[in-house]
Amino acid sequence: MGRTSDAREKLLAAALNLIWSSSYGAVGVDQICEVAGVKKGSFYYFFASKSELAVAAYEAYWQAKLPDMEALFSPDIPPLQRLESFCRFGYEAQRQKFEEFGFVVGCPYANAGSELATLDPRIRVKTQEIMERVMGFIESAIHDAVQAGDIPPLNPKSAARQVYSVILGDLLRAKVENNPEVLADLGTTVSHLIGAPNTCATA
Amino acid sequence: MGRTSDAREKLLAAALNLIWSSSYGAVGVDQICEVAGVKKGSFYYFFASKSELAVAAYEAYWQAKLPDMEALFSPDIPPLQRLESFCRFGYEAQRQKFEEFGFVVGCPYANAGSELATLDPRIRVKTQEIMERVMGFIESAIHDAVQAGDIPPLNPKSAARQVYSVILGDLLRAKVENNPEVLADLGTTVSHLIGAPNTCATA
DNA sequence: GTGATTGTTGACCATTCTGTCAACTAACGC
DNA sequence: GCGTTAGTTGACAGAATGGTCAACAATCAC
Repeated sequence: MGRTSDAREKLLAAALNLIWSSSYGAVGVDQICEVAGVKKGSFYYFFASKSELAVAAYEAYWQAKLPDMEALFSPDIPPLQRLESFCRFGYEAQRQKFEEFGFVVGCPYANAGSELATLDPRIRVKTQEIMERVMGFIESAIHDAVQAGDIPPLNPKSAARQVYSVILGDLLRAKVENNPEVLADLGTTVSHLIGAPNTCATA
Repeated sequence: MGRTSDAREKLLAAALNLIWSSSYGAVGVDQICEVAGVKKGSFYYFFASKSELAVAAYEAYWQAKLPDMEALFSPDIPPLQRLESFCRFGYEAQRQKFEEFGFVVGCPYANAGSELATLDPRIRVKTQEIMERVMGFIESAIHDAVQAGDIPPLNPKSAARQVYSVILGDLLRAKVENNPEVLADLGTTVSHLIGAPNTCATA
């Protein structure tokens, strides 16, 4: 077998956190290595390039957060409550990051997509993949809500896209205003959007 | 008086276009100068830093597009039609850029905000300013629509924020999927969101 | 122990980055 | 013409960039 190491995992974690609170372009390989406590030579032993590290880091982060997502969107929870909880979860997460850094950092995948979609095909495709997974969860909740008669019948896929767009947009506005409170009633907005009870188009 | 020059304007235009289709971090001062046909010495005669140039470039671009915005949101046009036209305008713009570059480039302000909100306070505030102006236009249309009885009564400011979020989110999704068609029925989504006739929460 | 495998190290390279500066030049008022 | 103001130029600096490599060290199977 040979020598073992957790350098790879440390690099993935360091890269995700640094890039998330800053940007891909502004974070250097040296900086990632320093935070990870790994020498640059080792970096290029595990990853062929900074870009490849980023792709792996996003995938690893998704895998790490997957249990949370599955808990939030568990079929045991009423569908509309799943969406509400997901929104609240995002809100809380941004508030926490805001406390930590003094900045609303937004969504790591959205940040990457926005910065790199035209520059790095692999990163673009990876963020696309992950966003589709998120929309899949949203879609399942909407589907179940329709099935349960909680909301009027609508196309779950198309509705999920709209819901996700509102979430992404609100996250971006919160980041640009550097104010997590922008996200405070995201859940209500989402409920309106899909026509949840006595909230149809009344802001 | 002394010598005159259009170097400043050329730099503003070159910077905006380069950064828009790429990213702030990935575009160098040398590159901007080359496209503008201006030597670097002149760059730093007009601008103290790359960051300052970016701020000026976004403001200049907004000012240049302001007539379009005023035409789109003219009080002479029925309020709901203003929103519809604005969405269509954005869709067409992205399609055009897609033809030109092979990429959905998204919104220049949103790109800047997403990449730089945590890194460059001045750029963050400038994008915030401009986004507020956009929301002002949207708000006026919604206000007039309510006044005209076209849509149910709602808070125009809060509704405008939601509408803008959907637009930003859709633009980001289009960029990440590199598919301008994501924006094809943005107008319909927006109409739904504000409760326009016979479209309440039916996707 | 031996050998193969896996991972570590730090010096090194070429390039690119933002930003600087002193010398130069064009246009204007007078 | 003369002085002043406004703008241009190209060479330069210092740091940071992503990436390379050959020598070294730890671990395992046998």
